[in-house]
Amino acid sequence: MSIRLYNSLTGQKETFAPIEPGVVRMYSCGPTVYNYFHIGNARAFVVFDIVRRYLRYRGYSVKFVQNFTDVDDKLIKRAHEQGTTVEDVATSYIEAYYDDARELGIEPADVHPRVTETMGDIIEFIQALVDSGYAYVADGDVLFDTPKFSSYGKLSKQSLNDLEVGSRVEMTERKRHSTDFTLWKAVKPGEPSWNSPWGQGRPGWHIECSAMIHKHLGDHIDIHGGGHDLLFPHHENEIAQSESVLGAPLAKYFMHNGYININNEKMSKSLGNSVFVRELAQQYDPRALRLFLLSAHYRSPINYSAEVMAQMTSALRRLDACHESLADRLGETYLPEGESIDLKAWEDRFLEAMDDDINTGDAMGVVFDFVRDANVYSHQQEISKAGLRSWLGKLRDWLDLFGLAQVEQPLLEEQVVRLIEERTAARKARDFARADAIRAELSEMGFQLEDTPKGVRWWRERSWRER
RNA sequence: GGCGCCAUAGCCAAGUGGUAAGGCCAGGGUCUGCAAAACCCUCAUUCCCCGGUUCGAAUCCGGGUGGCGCCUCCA
Repeated sequence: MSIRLYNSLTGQKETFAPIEPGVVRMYSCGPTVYNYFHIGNARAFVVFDIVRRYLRYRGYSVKFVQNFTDVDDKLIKRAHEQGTTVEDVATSYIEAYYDDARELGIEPADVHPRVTETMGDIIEFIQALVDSGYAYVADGDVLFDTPKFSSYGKLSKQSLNDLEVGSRVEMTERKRHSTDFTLWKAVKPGEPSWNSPWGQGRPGWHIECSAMIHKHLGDHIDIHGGGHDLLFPHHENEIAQSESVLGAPLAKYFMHNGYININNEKMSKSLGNSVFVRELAQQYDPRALRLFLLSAHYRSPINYSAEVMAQMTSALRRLDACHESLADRLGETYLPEGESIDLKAWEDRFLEAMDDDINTGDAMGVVFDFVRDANVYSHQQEISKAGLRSWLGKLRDWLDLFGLAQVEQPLLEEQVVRLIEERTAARKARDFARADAIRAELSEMGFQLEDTPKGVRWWRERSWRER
């Protein structure tokens, strides 16, 4: 069995074969750190986090790089608004990125380069483009000369002419061609700038990715990812920059995740309907968002709504409950050691789903089928420790892969512990009115209780991390 | 104008030629002090519409209809 991935470059699913056997080099476009990230950003991060985890799960050694764009117009604007520096804005939102990403189970990349740390490489890259005649200098700006790159448009499958006709970009006097794009921007008053052979200025948006990939991953990488909206012009321009000067194809596979809508509307600043991961974690377990993002295929557009989040919260609880039941029974003292159970057929089904272009929706179907059988097993009388370990181990493997494993719960507040104890005592005394009143009170506080033969079990719907 | 995507139950969603996975919700049952959880049963003769190909189509082809994305900063 081998992994098949949909390649935006060819518009087809292709058998995945990395350039160097066993090793995968991948890059995905990270956030511009001028704000907290919203659930649309989260989708891209989660999708490529899963791609990376799955490749590792399948035995590849993966080097993954994701950038932080820490200088650009939006950051400059933000810094002015807040009366602070671009650097401070960037630093604080990078910190926020790591916090929110951790909540969502997104692992840090192997390298998270910042534009400001890559300036020398960016300037060298631009210089190479100028030297080889693919870029031209105009009044302190440096622009990429798109017609010079003969395969321009190969990713978006647009001809230069089509792009020209449909272009809504105003032709500026500096541009020779409307599709030409900026590699280096001459400084304007009040903006951060760096010294370069073309004067003070800062890099254009696209060049950072080309330079970072070249610096951290080499001339030809395996997978390049990002949101579908980055396909054009961003990735198209990266291809032009990198391939014109380096020769080698930038990436063997381009992967693009679909968009996310909010209540069937596009999420946008003008509609004011952006949902930030930070806010959402107040209301739901962040893993419910992750589950939502994995419930559909990564290329499909998905719609966020309170209803769907409620569904995901229930589904997540089902996964957790299964895990808890298995773990609880494993803790029983008098179970026989027994023999392990062969679950290869389950693993095969799971791999088959995931191998098919990371079909997480299909794979979740397998997981829930598995959960049903695991529940049946864990509720039987005649079970063994080894058997429980088999089911539990497999479930853990999958939940870890999906980044949905339950995070360790911090100790309960004293007040909650007391209430739970009080309720247990009331139940023992058969004062059920009192017991039910306490249960309702705890429910108000966000704690759901379940009475099991082995005592009370509780869980929370919301994230309990202090913010 | 160019390039591209989507349409499966109340909601979400997998399924690209062999007779509709899974989750949520809902109803019935077992269990429970009651709940919850768990399990069992029920819940699309049908996949936007119309043609066509085929022994056979949700799946392929043609034509509609409806929705969406990119071509401008954007995940």
